[in-house]
Formats: sequence, structure tokens, C-alpha cells
Amino acid sequence: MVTGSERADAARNRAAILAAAAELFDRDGVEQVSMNDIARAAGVGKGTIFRRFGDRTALIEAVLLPRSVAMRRLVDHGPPPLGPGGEATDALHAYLDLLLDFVWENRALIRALEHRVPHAYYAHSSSRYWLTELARRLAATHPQDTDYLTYILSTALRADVLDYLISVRGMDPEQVRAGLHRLAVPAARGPGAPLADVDRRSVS
Amino acid sequence: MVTGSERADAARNRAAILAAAAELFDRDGVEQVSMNDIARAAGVGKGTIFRRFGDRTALIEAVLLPRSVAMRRLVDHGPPPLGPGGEATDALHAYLDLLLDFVWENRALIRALEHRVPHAYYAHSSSRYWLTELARRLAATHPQDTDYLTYILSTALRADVLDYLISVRGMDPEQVRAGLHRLAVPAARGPGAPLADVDRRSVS
DNA sequence: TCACAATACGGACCGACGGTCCACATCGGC
DNA sequence: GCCGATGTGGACCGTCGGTCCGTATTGTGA
Repeated sequence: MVTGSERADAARNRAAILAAAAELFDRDGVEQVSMNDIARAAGVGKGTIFRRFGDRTALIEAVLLPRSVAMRRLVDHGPPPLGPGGEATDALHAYLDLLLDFVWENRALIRALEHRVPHAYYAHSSSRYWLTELARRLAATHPQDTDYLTYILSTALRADVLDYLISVRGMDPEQVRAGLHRLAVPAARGPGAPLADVDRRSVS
Repeated sequence: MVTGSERADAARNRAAILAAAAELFDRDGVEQVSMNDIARAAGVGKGTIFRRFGDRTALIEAVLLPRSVAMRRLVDHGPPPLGPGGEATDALHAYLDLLLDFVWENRALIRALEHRVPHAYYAHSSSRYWLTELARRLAATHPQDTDYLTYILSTALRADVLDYLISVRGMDPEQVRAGLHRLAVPAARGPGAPLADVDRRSVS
């Protein structure tokens, strides 16, 4: 056996655990699923999960990781406008679309992570990559307001904020998307106002 | 004994519990303090806490309540500029100061509440009051951008966002205050740009 | 093919938690 | 001082994330 690689049964179990966790998290909500539930569903002892993944937080991260990796490949090496080589404004908008879809699609996992490790959204190394990339693309189109827009857009893209706007306030995801795009338009009158259309229902 | 009022020993214990909880939460961090810790510190059985307050969430709310009530009295009946009767712009800025101080001062409790009940920040009846009042004051000074500004400012005033900016990123609270005030200035060029000064350190 | 060391397994077990229960103590109107 | 209403405290419960270790599986080198 090559040093450092995984035994066949171990690899099989890792896959079974990840699959079971992904399904249960999706079906019942992350907080509702215990480690025992996952072990049972994966046909595995609880100890095996902890041996493979360390702790619950790491398991959640492991479920999220492949989705994030696939996305990152598109950003780093995919075709324009998302990948390198396209026009700056198109690249920015494609990137915003991707982020919105990713966060929305995986809001349950992301919120669970933030719930377990404070400031995960800002502090985690993987999400720092996404923020850095956002800042880079904004710098190309909005050299004046880069920091401000990065801050505003990244806050608007938080999983809990999106979840509130869409799930609780009943806003259409496409309204949110439109709002993000308008914020990122090299505006005639500055970055103000656009969200007023998205957020037409009064906050009060 | 008058129907519905509290027996003397019960009132004494309620006060002892609130005092002990407030001190422990403040000293050790909310998540680190168990109900047993509070019972011991208050010189009371654990059952007494649950009888008086129902559950842990309600206890945290009860610790926060008097601070919120005091503040609300200032807003509803205090002297201008914070209370009614002052000039609209001054009223708005005084209100932003108050909110910032309140959220910052009580960030530990607020974050703990949000941690326990999802969307507490937006959905709880007491915080809806603060959002409504914010929207009202913004409407008086920014009739065009009311909804947008309410959304942006309320997000910037979230306890976790402030905590991140100040505790993790090392930003000075007075920088944050200045940023809020600038966002709320009837701007020459719209609400953009101001935060760039607050957020000078790059986000990436 | 086989022996055996390295690796992995699983579920009993642990300590801590929030919350409940109820035999007993205290209060206060009469 | 009597006595029903109210309050008390801590043993107890179910569940959780996480650990431990005797046993089973794997794959390699001979």
C-alpha cells in the first residue's frame, strides 16, 4: 500500500458517510441530524465518522468542499466570462451570479458552519478566497469604490441575509440577483438607490 | 396576596438570577455559562430558573430587556435630538449613535439570541420596533432612498458584523460610527463612497 | 499463499448539557 | 397559628458530541 493513501474499506466508508450526511442534511436540516443518525444511515459506527473527519464541524466542511472546489475550478480555469480572459464587467457579473447561486444552494451548510465557528464567513481561508476574488473583480470595474462595494456586496451575499430576504420576507431570488447586478453597475449616480427597487417592501 | 403578583421570595430569586446571569454572561461569555452555573451563582436551584423564565432563550431575553426598555423610553419620551421634537437630521444621527452603542454594548447577548433563534435580529418583535423607527427617521431625511438605506444600515448594525469589523478586523468603533453617519448624510453624490474611508483596510 | 503488522471498525461508554418532576418548604390571607 | 396556594432544589432524564479499545479487515513482503 502506498504510504499516506487510504485503505479500500476506509475510502468506501468515507464516501458512504459523505453521501449519507449530504442527504440527511439536505432532507432534515443540518441541526436536526445527529452524528448517530449519519452513522446509522451510512451503515457505519459512530467512531468511524470521528476517525475519518475529526469532528462535526469538519464533516460539514467536508460535505461542502467538493462543491466549492468545482466552482473554484470554473473561476480559475473555466471559459469566459466567468473564467479568465473576458471583459471585466461581464466577469464581475458572472461571478456575482455564481456566488449567489452557490450561497443560496448551500445556505443550510454555510449557516450551520457559521453557527459553529464564529465569523466563519469572513475568517475561513476558503471564504477569504471568494472575498479576495470579489474585491479583485470589483477593482477592475470600480476602482473608486472597491472597498466599499466589496463590503456591501459581501454582506448582502451572507447566507443568513439571503435566507431572511427570500425565505422570511418572501423576496424572489431573481429580485436579489437584479439588485446585486445593479449595485455592481458603474453607476450614473453612484451605488445608491438600486436596492430600493429590490427591497420595495418596507423593512419596517 | 393580590392575584397574579409574585411572592416575595420569588421576586427575590428572580432578581438574584438576573443579576447572576448578567454578571456571568458578561464575565465568561454567554455560551460558556450553563444554567447550572447560573443557579449556583444565584444560590438557587436549577428548577427555580426554569420555573421563573421558561428556558434559556427567555432568560437571555430577560437579561437584555431592561436595557432595551430604558433605551426605548429615551427614544419615545426623552429630550431632543433623540426624543421627539428635534430636527430630523439630528434625530437620525442621535438614533444611529444610540443603536450603535446599544448593539456594541450588548453584542454578546444579541449574538447569543441570534444563535438560538434564527433571524431573531429581523423577526423578533422588539427588534422590529428598532427597525421601524430607523425606517421612520430615514424617511424624514431620505425620502428617495429610505428602503435601501434602511436595509444597508440595519445590516451594518448587526451584532455579528460589528463584532467582526471591530474585534477581528481591528477597526476603531469610532470609524464605524463615522461611516454610519456618512451613509446617512443627504449626500452630494448618493450613499456610495463613504464607507470606503471607514473600510480603508482591504477586505481581501 | 500465507503470516502478520498496520490500519480501520463499531458501539459501549463518558461527561455535560438543557430541561422536567415532585416531595418538601415557605408564604401570606384569614 | 392554620392551611391552601405558591415556590423550591436537586435528583433525574434523554440526547448530544466525542473517546476508547477489543476485534476485524486489509494489503504487503516473503
